Amino acid sequence: MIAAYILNPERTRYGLKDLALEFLGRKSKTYEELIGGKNSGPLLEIPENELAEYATADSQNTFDLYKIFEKELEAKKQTELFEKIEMPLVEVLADMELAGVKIEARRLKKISEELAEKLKALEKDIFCLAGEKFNINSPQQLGKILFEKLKMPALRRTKTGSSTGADVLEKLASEFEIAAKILEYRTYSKIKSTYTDALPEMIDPKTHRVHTSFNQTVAATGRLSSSAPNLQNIPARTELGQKIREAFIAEKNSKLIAFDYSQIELRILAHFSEDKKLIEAFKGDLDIHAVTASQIFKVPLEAVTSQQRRAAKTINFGIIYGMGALSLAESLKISRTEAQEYINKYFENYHDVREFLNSILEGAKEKGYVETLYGRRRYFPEIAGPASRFRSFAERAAINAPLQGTAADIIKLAMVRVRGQTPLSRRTEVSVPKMILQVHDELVFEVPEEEVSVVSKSITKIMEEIVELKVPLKVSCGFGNSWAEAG
DNA sequence: CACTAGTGCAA
DNA sequence: TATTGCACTAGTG
Repeated sequence: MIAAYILNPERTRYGLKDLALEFLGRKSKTYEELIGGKNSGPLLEIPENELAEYATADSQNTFDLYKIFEKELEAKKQTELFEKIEMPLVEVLADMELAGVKIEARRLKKISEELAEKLKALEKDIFCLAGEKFNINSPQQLGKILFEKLKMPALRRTKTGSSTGADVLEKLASEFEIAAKILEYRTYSKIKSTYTDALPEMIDPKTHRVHTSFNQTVAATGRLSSSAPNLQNIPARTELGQKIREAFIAEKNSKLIAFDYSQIELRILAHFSEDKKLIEAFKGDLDIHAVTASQIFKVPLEAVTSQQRRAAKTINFGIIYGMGALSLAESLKISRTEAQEYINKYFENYHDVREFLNSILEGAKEKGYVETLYGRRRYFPEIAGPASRFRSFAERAAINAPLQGTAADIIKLAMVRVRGQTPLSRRTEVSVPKMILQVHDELVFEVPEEEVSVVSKSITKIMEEIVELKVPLKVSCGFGNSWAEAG
């Protein structure tokens, strides 16, 4: 499974099982029927006389695949990634899933009740402004009210009608009270349905904790993903979000410690591009967004305003995503011309970044793939094709993949290193800090409170020294009784 | 029940 | 026409 993922991390075009079959040269039916396709239930439901057959087929197929993948991995220089990162990570993830995270259900339920009241009041206001009752959660019904009945201007279309997305409603909010109310309604409704209502339901009655799945073979860039429940998208930015995170707590006499790679993708950009100015900024441990702002706006570092810094921050992130002038203009609420000027100034200053991005695209067109620091590949067959829409999309993803993917490589390696090479049999003899969550550039641990200081130092060191780049890696950490305090 | 569309949360 | 994910609700078949 993991070898198949490394050899072809695209999830959108075809499933891993089909890919495995392709390598195996067997018909889908045989494999699906024997080791379980869509209709495969729990092992116990398989008739006893067939169990041996299933087990044999599964083992045989796995072994056959291994022999094929071994050569394939070697040919594509993926052996180190496979053996040093992804395979050892399997156990780390298993431990994390089994450990789970403690959640204070009562706290979430209380928030839920408060939200229910706010929603009720907002619903009343919205119906009053609309002049009728309807389902606010239905974009279709809402669109009819806003854009047909109330004749508000439709600013964006979807496949099926007029968009009621937050970006549209924000533009209408100052003129139309109902738009502002709906935005507020959506915020609360989202938090209530996805977090305060759903999470308490997911608490395992046996462990009294929530056990997510960390999916290792899903993301095309090499990142992990999390599901059932997704613990990688717990609110963080708003005050209400912090309240949700206050419900993620440590056991009695323990604390949560959160370790966060600071600006890891921009540091990787600095490393790959070897841009002198970017490297200097990170070597000096400067505020990278402020530095970028001072360069773009040609003001001294100390004179950068918060607005300028915010704009520079958007540009810095935009670069990582291959953003164009139009979307920069949109998110900064400035003209396209002005946005283009910012981008031009950015590249005038970070000259080597432009060269690097161009070289990524050249390489992708020539070889058909891009690579991370550890050689993880992502293929872009459409990048040399004629369809400009697909090509542009591929170009942006090709710029992003080495940066996002290298960050994934690095944190995965750090996770393996933290876990150490302890054999399973010695697991209970050795004190290993309990890793409970990974959120792309962040690791969360639960440790006895007397160990907080020691563990903070040792894990920060491991994470910062896991690889030596042309710029230092910086890790910030915090601890507390809840994820809100630690983060 | 399976699936899609729209929407919105995270890094 | 800014990357990568997952989940919720509505709506369709």
